[in-house]
Amino acid sequence: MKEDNLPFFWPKTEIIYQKPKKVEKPKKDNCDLCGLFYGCQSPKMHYNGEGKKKILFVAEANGAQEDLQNNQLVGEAGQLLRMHLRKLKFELDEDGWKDNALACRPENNRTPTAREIALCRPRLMENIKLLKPEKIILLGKVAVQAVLGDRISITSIGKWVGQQIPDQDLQCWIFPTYHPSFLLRDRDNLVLEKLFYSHLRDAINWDHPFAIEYYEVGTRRYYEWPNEDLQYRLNKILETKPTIAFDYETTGIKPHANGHEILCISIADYDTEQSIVFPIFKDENFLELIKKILTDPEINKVAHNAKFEDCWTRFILGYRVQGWHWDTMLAAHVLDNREGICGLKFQTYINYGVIGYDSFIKPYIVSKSKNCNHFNRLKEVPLKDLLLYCAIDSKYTMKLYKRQKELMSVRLNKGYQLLFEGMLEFCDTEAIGIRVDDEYLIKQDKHLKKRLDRLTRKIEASKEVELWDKNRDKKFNINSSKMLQDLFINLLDYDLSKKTLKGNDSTDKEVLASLDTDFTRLILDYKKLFKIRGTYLAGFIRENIDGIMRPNFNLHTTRTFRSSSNAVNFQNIPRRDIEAQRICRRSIIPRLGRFLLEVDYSGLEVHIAACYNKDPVLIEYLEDETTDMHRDEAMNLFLLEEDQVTKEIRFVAKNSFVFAEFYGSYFVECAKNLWRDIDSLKLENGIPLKEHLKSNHISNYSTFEAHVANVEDMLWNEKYIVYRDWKKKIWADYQKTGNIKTLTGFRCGGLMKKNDVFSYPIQGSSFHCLLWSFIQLNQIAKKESWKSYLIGQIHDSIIVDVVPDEFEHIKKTVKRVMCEDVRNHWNWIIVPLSVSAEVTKTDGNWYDKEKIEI
DNA sequence: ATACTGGGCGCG
DNA sequence: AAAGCGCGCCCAGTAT
Repeated sequence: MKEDNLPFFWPKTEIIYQKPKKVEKPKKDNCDLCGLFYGCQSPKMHYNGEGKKKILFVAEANGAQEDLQNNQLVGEAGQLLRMHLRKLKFELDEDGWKDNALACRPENNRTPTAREIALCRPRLMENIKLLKPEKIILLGKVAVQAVLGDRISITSIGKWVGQQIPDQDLQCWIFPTYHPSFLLRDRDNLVLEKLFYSHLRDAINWDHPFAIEYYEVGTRRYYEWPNEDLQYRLNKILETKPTIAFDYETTGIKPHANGHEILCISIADYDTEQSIVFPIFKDENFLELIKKILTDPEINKVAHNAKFEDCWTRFILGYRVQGWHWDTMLAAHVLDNREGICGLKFQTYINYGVIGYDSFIKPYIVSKSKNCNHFNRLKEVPLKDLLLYCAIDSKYTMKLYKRQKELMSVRLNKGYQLLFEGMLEFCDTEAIGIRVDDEYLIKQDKHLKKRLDRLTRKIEASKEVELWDKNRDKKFNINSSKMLQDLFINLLDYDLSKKTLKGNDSTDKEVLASLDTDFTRLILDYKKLFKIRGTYLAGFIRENIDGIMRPNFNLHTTRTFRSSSNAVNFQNIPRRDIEAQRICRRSIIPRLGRFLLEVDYSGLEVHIAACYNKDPVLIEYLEDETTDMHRDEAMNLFLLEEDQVTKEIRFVAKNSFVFAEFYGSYFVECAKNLWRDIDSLKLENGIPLKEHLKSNHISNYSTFEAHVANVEDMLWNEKYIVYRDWKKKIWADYQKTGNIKTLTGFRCGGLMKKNDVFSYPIQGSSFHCLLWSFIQLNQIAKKESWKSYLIGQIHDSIIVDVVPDEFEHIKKTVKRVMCEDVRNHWNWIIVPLSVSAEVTKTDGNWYDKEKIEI
């Protein structure tokens, strides 16, 4: 009997968790390599504290006070920490130990570099080994990097804080939280303080026993077929119909290109949480058995990202999975909407302390190309390793599933179920894909290359670049914003009006447009075409296979519980710029003999906002079709009579004032944008809008800004008072509870700014109206065997590839579902919803389209 | 080579 | 005091 075929309860007494540990002995020269100890008063500080309660605190590095007193956490931040700990009857120096990521103080308290952290890590690890703490509390990102950074990449602290991790390598519990100095920088942030305190409290009071993960025990690997034991186990599944978690290893991300394969399958058992794993044997009987399992609706299936397994089953095995039951990735997202937490590796680490079991796979998963259709190198992995890896994945998927079922409240489960159903319908959408005109794409790509070359030559011949060449060594690169910055500020002596997020001078579209020279116009032209070619055309060409591209539609990525789309992103194809729209959207075409239909909800977010705030003025606007909230604000802003408000003027008022204000902007920002937007606008009678304002005593920007301030004041303090009070209330709620709950069953947590708190629920719930409708329509389409396809979704719109015969029926159904059924389903929708529609010509393209009545 | 950040820009 | 939200993807530049 080969070792791998031992019965899975075979008494393996050894601890099987034996991922080879890097033994990092502190090298003598690490301190010399770092050199920080030269520059401080208390170099190479020893850990301190009595550690009576066996808790080790790891902070970043010593500050001025610490360096002076040769003791950790004695400065202002340390005092804040002590204050909170005292509330928990915990004395830092007596009950805990203290250490830092760095033993020496960096000059001026600057943030330690990754290199310094790495050099000092062996020292810290040595201390952990020596002290054998039961718990480690990590204060801030640098501490997390120091303790976890060599095993997992730490990009932000946000997703780590508040986790309670039974770290298997260190054999102790790890509790990351913020650094107290982060609280000092934002003293009025009540939520931050509450979170910090609750993290400390939970860590100090934590009394769960530390469970060792023996993740290889019981894993059953099969290398050959036929195999009696495997046959027996698969048949047992068919007989007893348990809930299973399954996982594939495959040759790539998308299965559609020729030659892709599913390499192996693992199936985890509900009761034992153990896995069986085996390659896809090329044998009829085997394949039949697998098919029976995967298509049995009574066998509940769990997966981490079910969309992936569903997609590969369709395309490689040729049938549909029946009995989808749970998606641990979606559930992880619903339970915690912070960014980047729902991957299986992260979940496995924070829940079970197991980390790095994918390390020997990683080099083989790397694909040189961004193309999702390309092949990875998993076929080169020794089968033994690949099978083990696959088995561990499904095992932890099962464990996660069971834990999530316990954590999921009734309320959150409603939200989860919506996403789960949506995900299942998106499986169809992604399988169908979107038809593109590949020939056109290649032609346009060449054409754009020529245009870009011409523009490049013109730009290079300009006096501006001549000046650059005289003063700088490096060749001028139009795509380098740093070089543009340098050119404009240092060589051309311009004063750029706008700063980037990090406080540098911005050279974005708005700034360049305001400079308005021949040179900046060329640059803008170039940038636009470059984007069209590099992002859109290139993406469509790269991702399409035989004229079909299959964007992903995801429900696990966003803070707001909206969807996202990638590979390629179907949700940001140019529309506002007419030339960009034409070039890009001409490539998107219906199937033969069909046309595209796009149905949008009209002003959905405003309607959903009204459902939240129940502002009577807003509701009245939305109920009474003879009124128009944007027109009224245009009248206020530009001192116009009702019949003087043109479509363009209304558009500007809507986008640069009403929406901006609703999302939390304020009059200065609005006034600036409005002043820019109305520059070329005229009244019906040809009088420029700015002339009209002038004759009403608004002759320059500063009087206009003061006027907008007045209109803003009226907007919030006279008109939408209830809306204003709702904003106050929801902010107060968030400060009290640390999260906000949406009408569609979701909970948004984590650190949020004021404006986040208002917009997340509105944005999310708006999309959920669309998602609910999408689910119904796709289910109806399947039930009624439509030949037309739902091919995509853009937040508040649905795109259908329509067979002309079915058009009338589809129109009626879509309108009924989107406007009526959804209101019957959710009685919190207290305002009427309406839709508008556009169609392309039969065998036309997504650029040539016209509005229709629906 | 690879990973990450910053700036920029497309959409709702 | 702070002042619009949410995404994904492109390139340049830097660190490792």
